This record gives sequence, structure tokens and C-alpha cells, in this order.
Amino acid sequence: MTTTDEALRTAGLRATRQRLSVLESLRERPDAVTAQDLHAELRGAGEPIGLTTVYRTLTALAGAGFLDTFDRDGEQAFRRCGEVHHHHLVCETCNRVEELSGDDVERWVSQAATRHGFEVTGHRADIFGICAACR
Amino acid sequence: MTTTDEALRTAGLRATRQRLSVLESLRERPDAVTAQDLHAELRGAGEPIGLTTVYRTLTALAGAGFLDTFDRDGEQAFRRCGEVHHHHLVCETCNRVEELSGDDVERWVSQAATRHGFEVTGHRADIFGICAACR
DNA sequence: GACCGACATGACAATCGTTGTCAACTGGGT
DNA sequence: ACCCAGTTGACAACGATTGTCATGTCGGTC
Ligand SMILES: [Zn+2]
Ligand SMILES: [Zn+2]
Ligand SMILES: [Zn+2]
Ligand SMILES: [Zn+2]
Repeated sequence: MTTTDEALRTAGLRATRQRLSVLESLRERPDAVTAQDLHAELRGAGEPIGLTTVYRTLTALAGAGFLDTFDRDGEQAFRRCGEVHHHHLVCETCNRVEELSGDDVERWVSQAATRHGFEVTGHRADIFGICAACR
Repeated sequence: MTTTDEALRTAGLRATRQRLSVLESLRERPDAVTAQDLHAELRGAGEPIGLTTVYRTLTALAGAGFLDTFDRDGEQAFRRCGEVHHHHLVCETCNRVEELSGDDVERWVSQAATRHGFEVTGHRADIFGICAACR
């Protein structure tokens, strides 16, 4: 996994205090978090940062491929994920996310697309459930 | 596929003119559509209906399992889909959706969940691309 | 066919996540 | 230290969706 500094540099972003604190709080964090929640957490932890900045930082990092996004009832949640293609196993109780590989899924994708004459631009395969700790 | 009347009855909804026109316009329609767009279309076609009603009808039908929902840049799109479990091949240009089955995907789901000690509550596997007609 | 109560409608207001604005601030190269 | 393009954040604005509630209608009953 890339370091926080490298991530910012790669994304073409300056290493500001706010961005570093966002990346740091996302570091090794197992669950996906929304902009609003992360903002509240940072503020609560004494890290001064504006909500707009949190939104912009998360969006930029996700666009650069350092974060994956999840839809939590119409609200966007983010998680620091590996940069190689993968899928997700998401706990609906604690929002923990496990990264999965799936060669069989990749095969299914290209086969289905070919069969229907589609040119693939992307795909997504996520599993939702309750993790062991939450059960 | 269920008829429009049956769908409403099953969902515990009265067969009003508005609901029937929503279901009718979704009938055999290959693409997913948003509430706002469907509302505009119906109005344009001379079908008087309120935006709130369109939202409520689509939400109710989706909740009853007659429609599948898709996220189109944070906006919700709906499509009449078969009631047996399936996955999707979505054209990002015309929003056409093909329904897919995927036994290998189902296998992958239960295997991955078991391996991580998750109890599965659901899963989703969609492919995005450009359909033959749009290329 | 008229009647009636529960359900449905729709114009409007309100909510809420997210994005735009812009004056003040700052990272990092010279 | 200087400079300025990039960044911040309080605030306003936006847009999709949901709540409100007076009015309208479905569908079973008489
Ligand atoms: Zn991920
Ligand atoms: Zn994949
Ligand atoms: Zn479907
Ligand atoms: Zn499946």
C-alpha cells in the first residue's frame, strides 16, 4: 500500500495538514466512512478541518483510485483500499470491508459481455452480510 | 413476468390510473429510468401525474421486488426486472440493461463469505459497458 | 347507482447530502 | 524572505428526495 504522502503526490495534491489528517484517519481503517461522519470524528479528535475540505479530499482521493466508494442509503462512504482490482465483502452492521479477489468473477464478466456484444468499461461485485464480530 | 395489475395487487397497492401508467411505461422497457425523467416523459405524453406520486410508486414497487434500482451519479434509476435473482449488464450510454444469471458468481459469493466468516444478506454484481447499438 | 372509509394524490414546503463561491491563507519552490 | 498557484472554510446554493395535508378516488357495501 502507498504511504499517505505518496498518495497525495500521485494524486497531484499538496500535502496539507487537513489532507494528511484525513488520510491518516483512513489508514488501516477496516470500515467505510461517510464524509460527514469523518468530519465529525476529526473535529471531535481536535483536528480542525472544514466539511467542504473533507468532501473535496475524499472525492479527489477516490478519483485518483486511492479510495473506494460505497453507497450507504444514498450516502457515499469511502474506504482506503488496495490499488489492484478487487471486490468487497461488506458488513452491514459495522461497515467493515474485506477486500476480495475473484478470478471466476473476472471470467464471468468478460464472457457475459462478449455474449451480449458489450464493450466492458467496468464492473462491480460486492457481497453484503454480517461479519463474525457482529454476529 | 407478472402483469401490471398483479404486480400492484401483490404489492398491496390500489390500481390507480397513475400507478398503472407508471407500470405500463416501464413495461418491456429495456433501460433504467429516474423518477424525474419518467415524470417528465409521462407529463410530456399527456399523462397527468405528480412527481411525488412517481417517486412513491417507484419506491413501493422496488420495495416489493418488481423493480431493480441503479445508481446513476447519485441519482436513483429504476427498471422492471424479472423476479428471480439475476445480475446486470448496463450500457453507460443508453442505460439499457440486460439481465444475467451467474452460477459461478453465486458460488463465489458463498465461498468468499464462508472463508471470512460472514453471514450473507445479499450481493450485487453488475457489469458496465457500451452496448452494440451504442458503439 | 349512491355511499363511505381507507387509501392515494399532488402542490408545496422542508430536509439533507453535496457542490459552488470567494476572500483569506499556505505549501513549497525560487 | 518572497511569491503565487493551490487550498481552505464559512456560507450560500443546489438538487434529489421526502414530509405535509387538504382534496380526490378506489372498491367494497347496501
Ligand atoms: Zn475496496
Ligand atoms: Zn472484478
Ligand atoms: Zn434487474
Ligand atoms: Zn447473484
